[in-house]
Amino acid sequence: MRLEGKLNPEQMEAVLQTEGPLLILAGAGSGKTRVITYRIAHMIDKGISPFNILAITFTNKAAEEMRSRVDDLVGFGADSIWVATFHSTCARILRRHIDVLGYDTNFTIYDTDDTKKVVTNILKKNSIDPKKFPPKTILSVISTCKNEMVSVEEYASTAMEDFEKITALVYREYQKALFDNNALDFDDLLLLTVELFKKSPEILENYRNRFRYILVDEYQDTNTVQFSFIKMLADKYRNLCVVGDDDQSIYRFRGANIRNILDFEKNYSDALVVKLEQNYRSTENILNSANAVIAHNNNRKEKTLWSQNGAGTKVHFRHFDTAREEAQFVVDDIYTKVRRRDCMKKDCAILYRTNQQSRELEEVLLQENMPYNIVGGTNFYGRREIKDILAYLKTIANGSDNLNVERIINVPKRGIGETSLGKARAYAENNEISLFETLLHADRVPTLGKTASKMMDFAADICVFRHRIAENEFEDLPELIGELIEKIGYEDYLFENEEEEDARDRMANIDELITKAAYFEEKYATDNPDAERGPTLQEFLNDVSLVADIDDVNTDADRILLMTLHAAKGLEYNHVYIVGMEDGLFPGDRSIVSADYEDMEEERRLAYVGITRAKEDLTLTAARSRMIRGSWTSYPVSRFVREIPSELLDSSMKFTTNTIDSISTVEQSAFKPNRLYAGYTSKMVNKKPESSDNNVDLSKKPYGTTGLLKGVNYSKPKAVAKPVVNLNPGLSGLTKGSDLVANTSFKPGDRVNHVKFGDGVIKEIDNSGKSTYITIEFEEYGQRILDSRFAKLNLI
DNA sequence: AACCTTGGTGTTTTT
DNA sequence: CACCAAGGTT
Repeated sequence: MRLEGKLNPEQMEAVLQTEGPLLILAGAGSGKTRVITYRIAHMIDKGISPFNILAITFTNKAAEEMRSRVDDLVGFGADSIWVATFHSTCARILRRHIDVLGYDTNFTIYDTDDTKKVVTNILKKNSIDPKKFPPKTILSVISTCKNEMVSVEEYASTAMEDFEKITALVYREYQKALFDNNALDFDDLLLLTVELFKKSPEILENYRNRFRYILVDEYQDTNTVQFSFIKMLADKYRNLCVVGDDDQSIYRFRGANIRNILDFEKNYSDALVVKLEQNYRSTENILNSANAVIAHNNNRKEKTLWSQNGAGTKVHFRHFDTAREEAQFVVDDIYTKVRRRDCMKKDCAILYRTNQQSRELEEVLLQENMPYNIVGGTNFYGRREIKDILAYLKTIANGSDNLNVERIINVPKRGIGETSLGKARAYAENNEISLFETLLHADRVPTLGKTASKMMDFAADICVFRHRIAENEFEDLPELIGELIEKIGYEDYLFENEEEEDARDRMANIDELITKAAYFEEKYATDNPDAERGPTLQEFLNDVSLVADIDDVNTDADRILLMTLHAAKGLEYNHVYIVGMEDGLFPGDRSIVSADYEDMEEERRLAYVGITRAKEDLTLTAARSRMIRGSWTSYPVSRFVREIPSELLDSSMKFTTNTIDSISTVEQSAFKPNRLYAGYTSKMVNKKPESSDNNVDLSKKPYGTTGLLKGVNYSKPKAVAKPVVNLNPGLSGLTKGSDLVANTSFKPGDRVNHVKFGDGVIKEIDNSGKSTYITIEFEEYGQRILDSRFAKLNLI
C-alpha cells in the first residue's frame, strides 16, 4: 500500500507510529477516520495480524464504516479485526465469562425503561415516596457511581444526607435485583468486565495477548470505567493509540471524563502526541466561526484549526417570530436549493438541541411533502409492541428475568390480573425462586384457583420454544419470531384492542423487527463466513439492546436528515441548519443557571460540534417565541450566535455590538440570574403566535401518543377495603367476584342506597351473564344497571 | 379484571 | 404539552 501523497506530514507520522502509546489530537474534519484506517491498513501491511487488533468506536455505525474502509484498503483480513463499541465489546466478553462472577451467560441487558421499573418497584417495596426521591435522579446517581467504579459499600459509607442514604439503600437493592433477574444495565457491561479482569488474571491475560494493538476513537468521551478497561488491556504491550478532540467532548452528563484525554501524556509519559490541525471539511468562514465560538472556553488544549478550502459563503443567521416560521423557513430554503439543483436532500441536515424540537419541523416537512428521516426521538425499540415481543424473546432466553415475565404475563390477555400475580410474586419471593419458575408450577401456589392453570399454560408455551430452539428446530430468527407471534395470538390481540389503523401500524412495526432479524442473520453470515450455525437468540438480543439511534440511519435514501446535535457527532453535511439558537434552549437554561462553569463549556463544545458538521453552508436560526411544555416561551438569541464575529455572519438581525446589549429590552429582561428559567412565558408576553390554518394532523401518524400506550401496572396489591355491605355474608372480606354472585342477598323490591347515586329500588336481578347485574331505579339518577361485584350498596 | 378518566408532574443530551 | 400513576366505573 502506498502512503505517499495520500497523507499530510502529521497524518503520516501518526500512521507510521504503530508501536507504543500514541495520542492523536484530531481537530474536527482533520481526516481522523482516514488516519485510523490507513494506520490499521499499514499495520496489517507490516505483518501485524488483524486478529491482534482491537478498535473501539463510539457507535456501531462508525465501527461498520471503519471496517469497510480498512477492507477497501487491504482487500482481505479486515473481518478478523475486532471493531466494536465499548458496550458490545464488553457484552461479548461477558457472554463468555460472566459465570465467573456468578451471573449466568444468558443474561439480559436492561435499558433505561427497565431500570426505572426496577427502581420504582424498590421504592414501593420500601414505602419510599417517589416524589421526594425520583427514580430518575436515583438512577443517575447509581450510574455515576458505576461509571466512577464506586461500589455500594463505598457509596453507603460516605452517604450523609437523607437523599444519599436512600440512594445507598436503593443502590444495594437495585444491584441485588439485577443479579436475581440475571440482568445487567448499560453501566454493568463495563463495570463487570473490569471486575471480571480483576477477578480472573488468566482471562485478562488471554485478552491482553489477543489485543496487542488497541485503538480507541472519540477518546474524549470515555469515562473512568472505560479508561480502566482499556488500561488493563493495554498494560502488557502498551500499543495503545487513542484518537480524540477535547473540544468535542459532549458526554460529560453520562460520565465522560475529559481528564482522560487531557492527562493521557501523564499516564503514558513516553507517548507520542500528534496534532492534526488542518481541516479538510469546511470553508474558512464556517471553520473560523467554530474557532471563534470555542475560543470562549477556558479548559482546553490550545489548537488552531486552519483550512485551505476558501472563504465560502458567510454563515447565515435568521431570526423568526415563532418556531413554526423558523421551521417553515428551513424547509423552504432546502426546497429552493434542491429545486435549483444546488444539492440533494440527503446533503442537508437539520440539527437541534432537544428531540422535541423535531415535532414542529416534522409538521412542516409533512405539509410540504419533503422526504425526511428523523434520527432517534421515539425510539423504535421503545415502542410497546416491540418491547412486548422482545420481552417474550428475553424470557425465552433468560428465565430469571422477572421484569420481562411481568411485562408479558397478561399480554395478550390471559385473565391473569394483579391479585393473582401478587400471589405468585409473593410465593416466588418466599421460596427464593424466579417468577417464571413459580408460574411453571403455579398449582403449588395456594389460593390461585383457576388462574394457576392459565399461568402454567403460559410457562409451558415458553418452555416449548426453549426446547425447540435447543433442538435447532427453527430455520432462523425470523421464523422463530413469526411462530412466536402466531402462538401467542399477538395480531388478534392488537386488532381486538385497538383501532384498526393503530393495530396495522403496530403489526408493520413487528414486521420491521422481523426484517431486522433477517438482516442480522445476513450480516452475521457475512461477518462469520466460516460459522456453521446462524446467530443465537442471545446474540440477536445483544445487538438489539445495544443499537444507537444513529446506527439505523439509511444514508442512501435521498432524504433530509433531522437529529440532535449529539447524534450528529462524527457526521458531515454540505448544508447544515442548526435551529433553536436561543439562550435557554441552546445553551439550555440549566447550564445558564448552573454554578459549574463546565456545564456551559460543554454546551459550547456542542455548538462547536454542530458548526463543524457543515462543509459548505451553515444556517443558524432562532425564534422569538416557541411553545415549550405547553406555554409560549421567549428566549433571547443564543450567545453562541453572538460569539461569531459579525464579519463572518450574514444576519437579518442588527447587531450593534457583540454583547448582551444588542438584545432588545424585553428579551434582556428575561435575564434574571436568580430565576430558574431564562425565558418568560405567555403570561408575561401577551402574544399567541399564529397556528392551525396549515396544520398537519399528526394524530394520523403511526404510534400517535394518547390512548395507545399502556404501561404495565406494577403497583403493589393494596389492602382491600371493606365493602359498605358485605354482599357475601358467608365469607369475610372480599373474594373473587364470581363467588359473590350466588349468595347475593338482594332481591327485587329492596330499597338500597348507593354511595354515588343515592337511594333507589331494585327492579331486576340478572345473573345469566358472567356476573350479577342489578337494575335499580334511582330517585335522582333514574334507572341504572350495576355490576354486583363492584356496586357499593346498602340495604335501607 | 379491564377500562377510562383524572390529576399531578416534570423536563437535555444517550450507550 | 405529554407522560404516567392512581382512582373510579363497568
